[in-house]
Amino acid sequence: MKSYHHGNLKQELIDCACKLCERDGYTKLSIRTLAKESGVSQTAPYRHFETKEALYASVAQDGFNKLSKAIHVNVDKKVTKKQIVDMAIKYIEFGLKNANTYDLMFGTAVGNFAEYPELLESANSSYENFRSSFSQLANDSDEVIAFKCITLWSMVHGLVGILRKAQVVADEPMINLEAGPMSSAILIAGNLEDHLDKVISGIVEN
Amino acid sequence: MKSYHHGNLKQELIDCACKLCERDGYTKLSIRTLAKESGVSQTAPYRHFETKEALYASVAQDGFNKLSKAIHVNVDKKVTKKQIVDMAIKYIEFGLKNANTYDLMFGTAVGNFAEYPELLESANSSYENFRSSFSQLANDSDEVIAFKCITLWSMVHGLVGILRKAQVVADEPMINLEAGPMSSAILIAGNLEDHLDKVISGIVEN
DNA sequence: TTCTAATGTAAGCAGTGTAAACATTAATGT
DNA sequence: ACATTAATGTTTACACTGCTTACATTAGAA
Repeated sequence: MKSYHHGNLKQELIDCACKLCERDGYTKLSIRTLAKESGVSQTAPYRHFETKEALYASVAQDGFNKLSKAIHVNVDKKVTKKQIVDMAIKYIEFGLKNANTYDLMFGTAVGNFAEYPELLESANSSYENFRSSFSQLANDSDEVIAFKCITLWSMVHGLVGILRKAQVVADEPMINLEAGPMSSAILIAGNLEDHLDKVISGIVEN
Repeated sequence: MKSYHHGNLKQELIDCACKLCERDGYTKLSIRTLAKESGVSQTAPYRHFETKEALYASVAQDGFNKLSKAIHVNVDKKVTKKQIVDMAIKYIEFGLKNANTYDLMFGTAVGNFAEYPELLESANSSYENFRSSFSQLANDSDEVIAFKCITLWSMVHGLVGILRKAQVVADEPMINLEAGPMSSAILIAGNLEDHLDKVISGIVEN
């Protein structure tokens, strides 16, 4: 016996949307199927999300929260360079393992984060995690640290994009990748560690 | 007096699609409006593009060709580091000035480049331009060069993504940006040059 | 000149985002 | 305890989409 009111529809919609977006890509997601999945009429979701973009924003926000967790590092003691390298690797793994969600977070699906304050906060918080850890390594002004940090973050962010395409773009992949995204992430990580170490050293020391 | 056959429909569709994609983003593009724009029935485009994705592939290909031109460098003499830095800056400017097209090229709109051989070739050719110029700077094995090159390309690719979001993500933008994407590109370029120089040095010399 | 392949059209299907009007219920103020 | 209101659900409908199928026209090869 189910009641007229669902009780927890919003969260269920988000959870379901997260799964479907990651499985099929956000372009394949339709509000109607989402509603059907939750056993609710096709316009019910509009009581919780004004537009489809707003739903995307929630999924993206969830993605940033998961990213924050994935790259989290204990800050009891002073952060070591190895920890930063680990962070970078974790970041890249996250991007490759959750490719579709990652797209939602950094693509154009959500045009303007400022329209979704909660998303904005989660996104900034992810970056802030990265920045505050990184800042313990370098001995610079906040400005310089911000710039170095962006350089580093850009690199790992870019690596995610390039490595993903690399599996697809080239006949002979540019890096020796295995078939699936997960296995390749592991394979890459093995090679990446040295390189990230070098590049991070370069960024920190300059 | 217009004839039954258009004569040059395919190219006109591509040109028009390029404009509309860049202006409104590829998600806003519909085959029907595209057909209307070319004064042709709504199903005519399907004689030239099996699916919408195939049309996207053509737009993306055009994007890669334009990118190749944008970052092109004269190779009469040995390439200098400054030229590589310039390349990186040109790349970033391209990504910021043509944000929507860039999305089409590196996002998920075209799932598998291998299904569109011409796109694949243009994409690989863009990368190859980058790689062959870069390779003249370092004195390494092909393998090492490939890896360094990916590191550098990833960084500029990542910078494009991050800088674009930076305009949108932060209340206080992470970098001091002006309003429009073009002006910010110029502003960033001024600051970026030094940093790219350092980072590129770091990559080359390690 | 005839035949065929390329290229166009018309009509229609199944699916989409979302708006508007209405139904039910939970929460709230007296 | 009860009336009122706000939140949350449903029904119906509109304009639009990608794409299929069946048919029309025409350019170019045999």
